[in-house]
Amino acid sequence: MPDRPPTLHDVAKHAAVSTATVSRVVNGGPVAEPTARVVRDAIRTLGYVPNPAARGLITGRSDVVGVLVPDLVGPLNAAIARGVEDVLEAHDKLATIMTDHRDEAREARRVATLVARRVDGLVLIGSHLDDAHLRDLVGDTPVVHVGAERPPGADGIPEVRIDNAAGIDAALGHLAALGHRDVAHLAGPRRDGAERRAAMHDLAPRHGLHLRAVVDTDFSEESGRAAGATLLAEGDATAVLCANDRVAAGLYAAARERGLSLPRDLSVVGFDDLPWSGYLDPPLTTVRQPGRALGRGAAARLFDPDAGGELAPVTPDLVPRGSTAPPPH
Amino acid sequence: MPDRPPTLHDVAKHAAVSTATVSRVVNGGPVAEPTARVVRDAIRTLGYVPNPAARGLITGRSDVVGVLVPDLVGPLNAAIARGVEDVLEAHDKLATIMTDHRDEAREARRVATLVARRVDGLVLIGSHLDDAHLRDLVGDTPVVHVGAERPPGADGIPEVRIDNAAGIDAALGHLAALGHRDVAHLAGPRRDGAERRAAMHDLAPRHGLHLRAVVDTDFSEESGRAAGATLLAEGDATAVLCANDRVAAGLYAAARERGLSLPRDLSVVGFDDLPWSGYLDPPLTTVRQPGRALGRGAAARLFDPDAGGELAPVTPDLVPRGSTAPPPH
DNA sequence: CTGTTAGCGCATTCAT
DNA sequence: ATGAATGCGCTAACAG
Repeated sequence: MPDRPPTLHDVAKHAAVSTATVSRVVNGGPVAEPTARVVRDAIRTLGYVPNPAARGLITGRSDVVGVLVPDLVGPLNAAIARGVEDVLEAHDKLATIMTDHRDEAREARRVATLVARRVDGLVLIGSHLDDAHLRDLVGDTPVVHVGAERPPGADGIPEVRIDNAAGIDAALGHLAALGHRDVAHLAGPRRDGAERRAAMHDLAPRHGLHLRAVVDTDFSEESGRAAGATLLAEGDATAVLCANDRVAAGLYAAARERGLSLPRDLSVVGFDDLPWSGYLDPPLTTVRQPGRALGRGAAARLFDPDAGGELAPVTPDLVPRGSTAPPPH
Repeated sequence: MPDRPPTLHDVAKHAAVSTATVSRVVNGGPVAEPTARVVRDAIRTLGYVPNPAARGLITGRSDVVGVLVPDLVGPLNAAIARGVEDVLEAHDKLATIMTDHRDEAREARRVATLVARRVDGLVLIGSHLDDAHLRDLVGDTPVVHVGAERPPGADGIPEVRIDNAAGIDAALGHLAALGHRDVAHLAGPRRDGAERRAAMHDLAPRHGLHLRAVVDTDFSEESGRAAGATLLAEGDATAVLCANDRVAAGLYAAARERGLSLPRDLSVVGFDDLPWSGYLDPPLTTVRQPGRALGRGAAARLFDPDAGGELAPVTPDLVPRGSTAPPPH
């Protein structure tokens, strides 16, 4: 067993050709078919497999791309990571995943580690790093952001996001079709929260809907409960569009405390479609974040040498469930 | 920008020493302190960072360990992966994560890919591969199983599992303390299911509990609902211990359909503690799977050259919440 | 189409 | 304690 794995050289000897020829059949260079056959046989019988370190040393590539994820427990991030892996697999590359970079310093350190490893590309999920710093760290390694938390980079680092306005639009259309006229919004923080809120203001009128109230949350369930209580005290909306599903769950609690029956007394729409959203009582109508598609899009940009800048946002879709119904009366 | 990254040689020149000396300060060889200082300065000013490919070519290591996960969306697997990463980070190694090996063939292919990359170790989560095949694939690369689905390997591949019996024991103790006497079990498939079921039979008597019924599920919510309906039709247990939380959610539905009020009419205990288990109505009392600890334990074995064979199982703990209460009357 | 020649960047003898 | 030399396994010119 301790016999060192076979090398290119071994194969060459076994096949009675030069190492260059073996290298060519391995990497698809110009080789006469009969020769190639012999070499392939030798490869098979010896069980030869290329040494990636040696190859990387000379090519400068590693066929590995680094993926930075805030955490894998959040199902959306996991889905994104999965989408990235889909594309990598198709390109015969491997994903090196690092998690839990809560602050900019940690994240910068991890990016540096990955770059030192000569990764072929970097996918940054929910990154805090601003573009200038990032550019500095990565040199000319291809990078792409997905769902970044950082300030909208004016710089040239490509970024994949979902089209929040399209999601809100779908939700509003659904509500309007049910006959609602008065809606409210439990808004969220940061870019996604801001975009969804702006879309509410812009798009509600186009669906013939009045936006009666907007209350802030921090995306947490508890803040959703509190904001929900505030909202329900005013009570002139028949439907509430929540910044995300966790907030919607909080609103459920607030509604319950108030003795409201969902969806009879109030329609609720979420955003994200978490794994448990369909298990709520009533099952939550929500806008689904296409995590895997996001990941796919991001990874694709790494290879695709086309444009930089903003990439086509991914469109989320509405998942109608039991928390929406025609308004009372 | 296109100036190739600095090499050992560059540093040596800059510090006016030999490459061997630089290598020694980088890797902690015997170097006089004054010399070391000069070299470290040169390293810093040049921004030198070792080329892992070159290093790996010589040492035969890659400082990367491969992690195979069925999927990252399942929170337990994500937690395990996280635990693995904890340990790797402490050892300055990177994790290469691959997901979605649904069948043995796919999985074997991925193991082969990773081994070809000369990973320093392999963590297999929920693997289907039997030990013999695996040994053959990995040669002498260290491997460890976590929560394997495969038949209990008689071979020498170490494995980390949770102590299912301990989890069941904790749940039974909780129920007994509440005053229950008659319990039922919604059982699950495979090793974990079997172990939990066996523990129910073995341990219930020791807590003075009668195991009145056991109905099978496939770990899914839907099967939990169906099995739950069957169970409730007999109706002589005041508490049900479920094979996992998804099944418990199904049981909630069945109980609701039957007009039962939880936990007044029936106590329910789950297993896993999924992220949403605390959000169910009522919040589910459950046995928490210590995913991160599992991952840590597994990764630790990779380095620790100690024993092979079975490893100390990780003990899960009970999370008491709102779905358990004293029995009716 | 195929073989020869050089290194890629580094760790490691073996000297000194 | 340090330096000079050697090769890890492979690909990329360049010849033939």
